[in-house]
Amino acid sequence: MKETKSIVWFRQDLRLKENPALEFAVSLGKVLPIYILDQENAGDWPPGKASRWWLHHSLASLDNALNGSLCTFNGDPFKILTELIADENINNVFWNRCYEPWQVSRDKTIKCEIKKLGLNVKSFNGSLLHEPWEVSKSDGTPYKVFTPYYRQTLSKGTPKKLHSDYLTNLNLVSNSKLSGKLDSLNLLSEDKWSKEMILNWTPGEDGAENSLVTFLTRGLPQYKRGRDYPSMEAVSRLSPHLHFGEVSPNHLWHAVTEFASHNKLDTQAEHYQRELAWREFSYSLLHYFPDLDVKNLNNRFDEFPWNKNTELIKKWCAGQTGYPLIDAGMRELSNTGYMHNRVRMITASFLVKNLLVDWRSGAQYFWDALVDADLANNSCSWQWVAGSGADAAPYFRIFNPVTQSKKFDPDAKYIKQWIPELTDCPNKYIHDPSSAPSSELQYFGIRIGKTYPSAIVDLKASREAALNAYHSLKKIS
DNA sequence: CCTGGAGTTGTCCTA
DNA sequence: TTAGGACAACTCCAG
Repeated sequence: MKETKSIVWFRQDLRLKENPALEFAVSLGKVLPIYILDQENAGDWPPGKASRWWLHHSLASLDNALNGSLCTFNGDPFKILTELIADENINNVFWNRCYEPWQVSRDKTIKCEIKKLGLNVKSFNGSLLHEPWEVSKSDGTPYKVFTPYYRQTLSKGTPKKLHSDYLTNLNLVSNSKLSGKLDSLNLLSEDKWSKEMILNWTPGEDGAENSLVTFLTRGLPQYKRGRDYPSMEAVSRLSPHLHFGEVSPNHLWHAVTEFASHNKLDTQAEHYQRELAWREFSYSLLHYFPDLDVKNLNNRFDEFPWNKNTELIKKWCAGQTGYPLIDAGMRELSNTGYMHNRVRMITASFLVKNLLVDWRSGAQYFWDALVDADLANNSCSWQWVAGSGADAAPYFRIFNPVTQSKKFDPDAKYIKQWIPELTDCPNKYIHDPSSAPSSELQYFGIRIGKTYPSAIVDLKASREAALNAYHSLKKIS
């Protein structure tokens, strides 16, 4: 019998373990592992700067795990796949599903066309606990409120466990003509930022597992309360690993459950699993509302009088708003490609509600700057903050960056980590230096407007303006 | 179809 | 000093 040769098309499943597409391919015979950088079909959402950095290193790690036999390409997947199929005598093509609308329609076409060539083509679920179309209300319409959505998924039983035992039988096609071309994707820029990024992160399957172990031992025991404090090591920092599929949500779900059961941490674990479920909820919403990335879920917001002042946006991006917690968050983001969850909410709320800037501008910047930039999560979360999204924050819920700062960064540890010019500022003034007496600050070498920016908006006045703007919205539909 | 209870993460004012 | 209610009204969802 002739040996079967399968292409495994890696996309957002950059791991060998618990990979359903790879598992199936291995069960049939030899595997040709490939990655295609597709910027032609990506429309408005090609990978941003931070994502490209992560992708490069994650691919390098995957290639290493495959003993250098990962074949990388840059271009249109259909063209590349059909050429490969012809040149390499391929019998099967397998992949794990992606869920961004442009990916869905691209993959649908490719699947159909390759089947026409007589090949066996199959896609698998390697990235979600539940397929988005498998969770809906009894009448078939999508959930728009998280808690009932979550209850429904829980009632479906624990997420299934994925397997890794097939890896002992992994039999790779080696093709030195096609492999070793990672650098030609040009994902990396040779700058100071790139070099410093590697100090913060270890992209790849092993790095993901290490992050998980760190989280279980140090973060999970204090997760419920600690996750609100940006200077604590309580959050998982697994989001980029999850986005690129270096670990599956199933693995995280079970690892957390198991660890919790041995350590009496069930409540903590439940709270983390709720966050995994929010990710699922976002994917579900993007599935049912594919233009969620650009269109308000609540169309009443279509008439919102957004502020078009680009100077304000620039200052927000640069971490120069004069509100230390906001600036610390934005600088953490630009330096590390990451921002603590609570600070994301506060910086986003500030942009949308104090500066009255369209949430889409914020989403665009986050997309470029975040290593975990994820279309479903990013779009849903920004709409949630803006008030236009599903189960959204009520419009009168406007974060006060100074109050939040005092509450969640009381000793200003996080602020001082990212804003060196305030290192010597006394705690009493550091949460809102613009309102401190300048003579006092001068004593500590701080001159507002010179060494640190003065506040770009008045909180009280901008809050009032936001409330008025929201009040002006009429009900449409 | 009707109905009642609920809805991730706040802030501010008042007594 | 602190706790509780107002903020505004909606839509969602399960029974």
